[in-house]
Amino acid sequence: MKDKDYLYKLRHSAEHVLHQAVKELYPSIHLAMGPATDEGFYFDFDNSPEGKEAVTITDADFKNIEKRMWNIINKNLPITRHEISAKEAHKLFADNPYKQEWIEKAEVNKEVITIYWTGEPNAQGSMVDLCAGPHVDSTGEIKAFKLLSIAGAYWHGDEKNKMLTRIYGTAFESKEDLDKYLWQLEEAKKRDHRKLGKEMQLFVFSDLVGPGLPIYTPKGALVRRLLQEHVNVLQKEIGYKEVWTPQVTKADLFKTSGHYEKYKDDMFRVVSNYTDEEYFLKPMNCPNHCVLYASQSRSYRELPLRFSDFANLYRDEKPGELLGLSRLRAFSQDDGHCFCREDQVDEEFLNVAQIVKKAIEPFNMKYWIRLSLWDSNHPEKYLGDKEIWKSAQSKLKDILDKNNIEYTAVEGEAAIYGPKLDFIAIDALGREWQISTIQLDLIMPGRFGLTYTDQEGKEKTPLMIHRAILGSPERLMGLLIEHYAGAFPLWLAPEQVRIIPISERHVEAAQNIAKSLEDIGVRFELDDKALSMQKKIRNAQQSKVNYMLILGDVEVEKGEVNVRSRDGSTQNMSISMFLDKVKNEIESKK
RNA sequence: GCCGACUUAGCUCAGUGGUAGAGCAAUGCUUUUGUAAAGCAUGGGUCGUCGGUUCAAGUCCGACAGUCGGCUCCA
Repeated sequence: MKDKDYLYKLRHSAEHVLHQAVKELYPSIHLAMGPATDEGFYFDFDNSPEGKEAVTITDADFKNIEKRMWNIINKNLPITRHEISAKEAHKLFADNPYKQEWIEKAEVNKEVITIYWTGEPNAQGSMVDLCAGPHVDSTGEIKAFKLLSIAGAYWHGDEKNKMLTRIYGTAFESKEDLDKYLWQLEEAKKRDHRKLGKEMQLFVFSDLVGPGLPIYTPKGALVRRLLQEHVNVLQKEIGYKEVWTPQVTKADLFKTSGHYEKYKDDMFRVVSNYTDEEYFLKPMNCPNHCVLYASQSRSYRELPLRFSDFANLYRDEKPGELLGLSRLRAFSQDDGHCFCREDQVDEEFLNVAQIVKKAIEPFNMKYWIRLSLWDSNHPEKYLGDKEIWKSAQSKLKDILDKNNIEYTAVEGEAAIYGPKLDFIAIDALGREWQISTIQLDLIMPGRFGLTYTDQEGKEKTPLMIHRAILGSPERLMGLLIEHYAGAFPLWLAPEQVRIIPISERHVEAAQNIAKSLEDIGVRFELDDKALSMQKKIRNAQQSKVNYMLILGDVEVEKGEVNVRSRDGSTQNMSISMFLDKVKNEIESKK
């Protein structure tokens, strides 16, 4: 087993083989750049260089490109590193504007310019690229690779630049490793919440309603509500009181908060028949909560003042940014805001962090904490005074250090109004999702002129903490569908139990059991359709119901039920025993 | 929004210019069943929308909408 660096080199070399093959097949294109990544490699090229006819490459061409790549690999060409001067480099890549740009940058930074030859330098069938390396020694070391997808990508990732074509692929040391990776991709696809959500009848999208605007079925609405309640119970413990705020507000509100200037184009504008005044659907709750705070004069004794709000939010996301339940135009948050004195910030942060921990626990997901700081090279991107930012950031660090909370500080991830703590959850497939966030706001209370009277009778500006415990219930539902592959734990399952009478003469007993389940609030369905028992079991299994209660002559006679779990195991027990078992399991949220 | 692909029955999909198909689901009848699919029958589609080419369009061309893979963005 070779190390991770070797795999990286291998992928980097595979990427060189890819662009050699593409250049051989389509000589008119310009090669831009391409790195190895944690998953494989990609490579960007300009398929419509100025003055040349555009070529179209689609995934249907992958077979042909892969064939050409194998050709290059089978020749086992040596890959060699050479240092050259900037002048030589300019000459060597004279026709390629993208390479010229790299060379100029290297010149400015006084970097050594290196090139890699695949094959003997300057020989027929060889390829040269401007590249920092490193690479494996020869193309023959690439034993397994596959091209995966094709997409557009902006040069330097900037949407003002030209759109290039990007080919994604991956390479491994062996065919077995590659197959394993491809299998994992398939698994992830099977868990896709858009597919499962439809199959499990949790939500639907409609052309008539619009993109990013889901309709939740009774089952989906139930899961959404259960997640809200899960959070609500916990946040009440730390003093958050639920409020309700309007979905539409005047533009003035967002002008005051500062959102208008930055997010005007990402908000839904509402037209009124009776006034020319601008209105917007609200994209966040904080300005409303500031207004609520300002509705009375506040004493230092009242603080901290904590509001929570599950209100619907609307954001006019660009069509291409929408993604199942992960990115919506209509969604909600388990949002909350705390107005407090400076000496209360530590405790408030810690309280919320505690609740976040408790809220994530039942999902069996690991997570890490990101301290999101401003971009110290570009402090002008953020609102407010530099000194206040610096002291706020070190204050957050202090809180974490003092309480031995592990975190990773990341620059440039702060909100425009202040630094924050983000909780990044890791799902069953090892993928990371930002869910919770606790943010310190240095700006908004001042903009709304919020004050409180302190002990000496002086007016002071409170601090504001924005927080979301699990983020958005809708987004979380999508995440959890994938995390559990649709098989929800009992407390979250829309259908916890299905009762399956074997034949018609067992239906009456089934109805009695149904009544007992109803009495203790278990969510069940009774399948009294005239189908074979095997078929009913199959249907229930596919609906991922947690427990099936199968009733035949034996059970009815003994007053028992046959309990079939989702994993296929079965066990006979008395009805009251089953009720206890289910009650305990729901309460423990296991 | 940008680059590319896709859109046929409730779902999954076949159909390469000549009268729209399958499986599952649904409905009806028969069967009354022991741990993942009983049998037979029936209904269901202006082939995403609009326009064009053609004697003839699900099929070819264009526009628009939506979905998917990415890019950009995410208060």
